[in-house]
Amino acid sequence: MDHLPSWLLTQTAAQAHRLVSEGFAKVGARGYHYRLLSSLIEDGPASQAALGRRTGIHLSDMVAALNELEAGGFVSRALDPADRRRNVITVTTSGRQRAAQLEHSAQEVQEVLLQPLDEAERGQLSALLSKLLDHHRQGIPPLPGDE
Amino acid sequence: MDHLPSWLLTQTAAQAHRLVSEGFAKVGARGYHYRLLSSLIEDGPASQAALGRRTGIHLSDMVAALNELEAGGFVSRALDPADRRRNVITVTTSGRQRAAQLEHSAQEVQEVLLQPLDEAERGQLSALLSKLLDHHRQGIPPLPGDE
DNA sequence: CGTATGTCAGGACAACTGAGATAG
DNA sequence: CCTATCTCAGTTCTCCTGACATAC
Repeated sequence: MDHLPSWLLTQTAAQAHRLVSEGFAKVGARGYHYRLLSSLIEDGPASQAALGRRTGIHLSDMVAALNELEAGGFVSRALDPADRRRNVITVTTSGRQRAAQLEHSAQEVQEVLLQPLDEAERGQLSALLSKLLDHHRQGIPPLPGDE
Repeated sequence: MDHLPSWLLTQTAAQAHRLVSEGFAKVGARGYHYRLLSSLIEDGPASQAALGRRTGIHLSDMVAALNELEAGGFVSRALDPADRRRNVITVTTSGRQRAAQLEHSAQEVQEVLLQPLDEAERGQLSALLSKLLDHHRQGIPPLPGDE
């Protein structure tokens, strides 16, 4: 059982998830918040559907996550005048501070997580995981009108 | 965000988990069943508490998982005459067949999961993950009377 | 018309917490 | 008495399905 790569992956990820969640929980946040704020800062405002495609978060989970971020004053929802189905989500100044806080928390965790690996090994790990991830999330090409 | 190792880990693990779960779901099983049957076959009969330490499954989840396995006739529960608090869990013949079935399903998935990696890379990945896992699950040394 | 968007209700899985009853 | 074992109820997080109203 210890030999199955899928087992090693999910178990190590469980440890990582626990560490990250604990860090976020200290400041009342969770993973979705970090993902959404990061995406909004890196790639700009977007509709909820577009955000879902960028972050891999389902639309049905998006609503609650954005409600939480909006309640904290970290993002704002505004009706898109060009397409009245859409909510345009924008980060607030407070949201950028929040993102920096979560980024810091996440970075601290990386060090704890990767402690037994040296620099070369860390690079190897990231490269291998990226290769797997790129391969498996194909089939969801970005749609026109999103980015 | 794509640069955080914890992110790469949890996302890749989510893909792996999805693939494995789909395979198991086809035959009406889930991950806990595979873990428990494998542990019982590799390391022999054990109490529920000892099984929990071996597999990392919480005692509170153990009950339901073993109920499911027992309902399928894959394991048997027997009171330990030497310590009447304990249930000794044993694999049945049918349980060994079940384990073989799940093992086969899991092996198929590994190939799909690791497809983009060559043999050397697969070895690297397993080695790196094992190193991380060993490091992070220290602090739970096996107790006497378990083995 | 069909499709995209946002919302809501809910399930599955794994990991976890806490409380209680019983036996060592 | 204290601890270990088993059971049960319930929570969190992420991922996912289905349904619905609305707007394009």
